[in-house]
Amino acid sequence: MKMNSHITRALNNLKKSPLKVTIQRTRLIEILFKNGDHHFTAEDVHKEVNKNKYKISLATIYNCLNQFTKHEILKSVRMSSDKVYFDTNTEGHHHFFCKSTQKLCDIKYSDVKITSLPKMPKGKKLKSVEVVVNISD
Amino acid sequence: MKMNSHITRALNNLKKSPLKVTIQRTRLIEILFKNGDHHFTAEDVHKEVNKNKYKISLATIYNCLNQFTKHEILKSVRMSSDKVYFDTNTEGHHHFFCKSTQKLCDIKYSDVKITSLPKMPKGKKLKSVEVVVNISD
DNA sequence: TCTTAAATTAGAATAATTCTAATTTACCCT
DNA sequence: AGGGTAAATTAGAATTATTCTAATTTAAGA
Repeated sequence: MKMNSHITRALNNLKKSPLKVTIQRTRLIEILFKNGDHHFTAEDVHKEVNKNKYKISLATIYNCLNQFTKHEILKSVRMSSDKVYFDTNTEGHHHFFCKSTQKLCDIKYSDVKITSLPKMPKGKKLKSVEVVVNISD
Repeated sequence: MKMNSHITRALNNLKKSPLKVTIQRTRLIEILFKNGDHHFTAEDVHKEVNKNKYKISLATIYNCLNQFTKHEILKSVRMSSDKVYFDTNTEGHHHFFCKSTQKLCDIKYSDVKITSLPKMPKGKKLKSVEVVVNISD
């Protein structure tokens, strides 16, 4: 397994965290960080890991990814997923989302001003911009 | 069932759409648009509907909400849900999300400038602001 | 080395949603 | 108005992503 700075940094973060350094965690970090920044689901990781001869169970992958996220070795984004909220307001608008109450609340487009956006990846067209302002009690 | 302008407008949208006007769809619109309670999940609607004596099956509620969304009688937001993408980039950042490929791509914080936000609902603290730029081929 | 809390695991459980296939219904066409 | 047909409804099964359970194993400090 070829080392690189992303891997060593992540392994270091693991050592500094209160998490135990197990072979599963070490191998996961080696795989996840071996080629720069990228995004993946737990299922993606499970497929990738189990191409190799040392298998890691799906439950462990979930546990590790969640622990890594809690200890800031990874970040997680929830998106395009399965829990859907419907909204009788069909105007374009943004949302407050309260983590404590799990409730949504509308923000009018005109209440948010975005004055710069990056250029689109080539060949892609802009569809919409969604702003979620996460709040809590 | 008391009428109001939201209900009549939504019923009108239903009539103008290619969707058939069934009693289930009519009743759903009457319930969804009768008050300012704007966000709900399919399960919320199912509970609300089946307090009454005319039941509507959960499958129909899902079908109708999805059809309504497709025909712009409702809007839907996917959020705080169950499909999680992990990211080896632990810096704060925003995302491109490509609807065609279902792939994520990072946007640096510094590439997005937000110059105004609404004031927080009272008693709530700002946690974070997430911008998703939806794109497609 | 011993101890023990933490980690791993297979498989069951859960939750949100979609699919299936049988039945019923809306509404266009005479 | 009646008939045909594509669309809609339904119960229940299937699917998907994830978490839980409970038994076993392991890391790492005393």
